[in-house]
Amino acid sequence: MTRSEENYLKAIFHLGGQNSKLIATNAIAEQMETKPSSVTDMAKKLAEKGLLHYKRYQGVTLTPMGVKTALAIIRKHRLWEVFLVKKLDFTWDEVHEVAEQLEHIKSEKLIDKIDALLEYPKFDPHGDPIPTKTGEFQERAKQLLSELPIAAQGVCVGVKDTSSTFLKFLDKNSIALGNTIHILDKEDFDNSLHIQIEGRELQISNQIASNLYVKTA
Amino acid sequence: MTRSEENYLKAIFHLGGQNSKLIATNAIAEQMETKPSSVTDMAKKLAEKGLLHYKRYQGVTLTPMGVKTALAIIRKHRLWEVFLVKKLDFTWDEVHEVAEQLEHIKSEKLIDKIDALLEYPKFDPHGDPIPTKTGEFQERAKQLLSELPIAAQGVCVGVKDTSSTFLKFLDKNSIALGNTIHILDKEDFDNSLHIQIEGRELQISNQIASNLYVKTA
DNA sequence: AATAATATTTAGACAAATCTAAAAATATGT
DNA sequence: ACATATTTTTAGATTTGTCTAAATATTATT
Repeated sequence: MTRSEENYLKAIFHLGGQNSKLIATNAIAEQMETKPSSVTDMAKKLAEKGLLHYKRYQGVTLTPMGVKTALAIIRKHRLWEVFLVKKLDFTWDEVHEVAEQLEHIKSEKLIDKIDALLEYPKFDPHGDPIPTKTGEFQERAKQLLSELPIAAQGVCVGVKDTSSTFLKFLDKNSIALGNTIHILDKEDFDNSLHIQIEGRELQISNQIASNLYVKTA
Repeated sequence: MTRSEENYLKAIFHLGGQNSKLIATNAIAEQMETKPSSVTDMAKKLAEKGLLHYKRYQGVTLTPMGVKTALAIIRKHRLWEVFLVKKLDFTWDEVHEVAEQLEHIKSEKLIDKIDALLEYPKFDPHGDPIPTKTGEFQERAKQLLSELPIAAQGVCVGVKDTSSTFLKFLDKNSIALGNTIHILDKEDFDNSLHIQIEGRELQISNQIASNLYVKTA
């Protein structure tokens, strides 16, 4: 498996190619910031290798083997993200770029040891699930903070908007994954929220609240 | 810098290209397990980039910039080796292959954090020095265990033979880097040694002793 | 110093991954 | 349903890093 092949499989998986849904050439090209013609070339190659089904002019779906391979890469990516945050004090918004490189390191022993060192985490710093070695994972039931009623509480598990701007805002306000958030009050006028987080009290806009995922107990 | 370019610079450095000694095309080809014609191509490219001096039919030496770049890669390689051994319980003979991949990860912050996590080690698990960020490093004064007189003692700092067979022998006999070795007796007949190491006593052949580097106090 | 042996370079080819521009298929709008 | 717009594919070119085989330079031998 080349690095490029791995990146294509990952992108197709993220576009939903695991459930026999046909993924369009253009969608893949956009996701990967490349040209549709390049996608066509790679689709033929990956079909040849039995990693996906390719129908001319129709699109692409992953085979079971393609799904398995994609999950292995996603597993590595997310484990490295946890490592960077937990062991090397990277902030939330810095990990992605480095993990994009580290996910391609080929060593089963290495990733297993990293997994053990981190004590087998189930979720990455963005709240996304980490597949097991055998490819199992469970999506966390999550809802937007803005959807919770007054007096409810939830654990911060992820973001909808993953832009660097937003992640930096969260860092600046010390809102981190795993934090418990209590909703103290809601403002009818602009739907802004009065919350309690890690002992502190904070006022946040509806725009913030509708980009933060929480898991309710 | 592509991965291939980095590998060429590293190989040339290891062949002595840092001290304006001309390194032959064939030597590089052998070190890298590639063909001389490929080396010629790459030499032209790296000369173009100002990383080495290339004289047709003569050979190649690194420029100051080439040396700096090579040292940065060697620094990364050796820090990753320490990480694998100290933090992930890799054995001595397993680290090289993985470090060959990890050394190409591009993130200054990552390698600085790894350096800090390991508490700024000066030597890698093979006893080779780790260059600082600014490219400084000091070769350790070392001698072969077989050269020490009776009653002398030294700290195990490296190996001459780096074959997997030899490294596995050391693991099996729990002879590890950093261990202090006392020479209790020498056998005139075959120059085998009676040593004390980490509390245990051991009989080792001259062939073993002449492939183990120690640093005397 | 001429010849043989070795080392190095050149020229041309190839595979991987990409691109552009043109052609072909599919989808859309009225 | 027909013309138009969009999507996708094809064909051919490009870049990077490699190779083989032939040509050229250097080194060693007698």
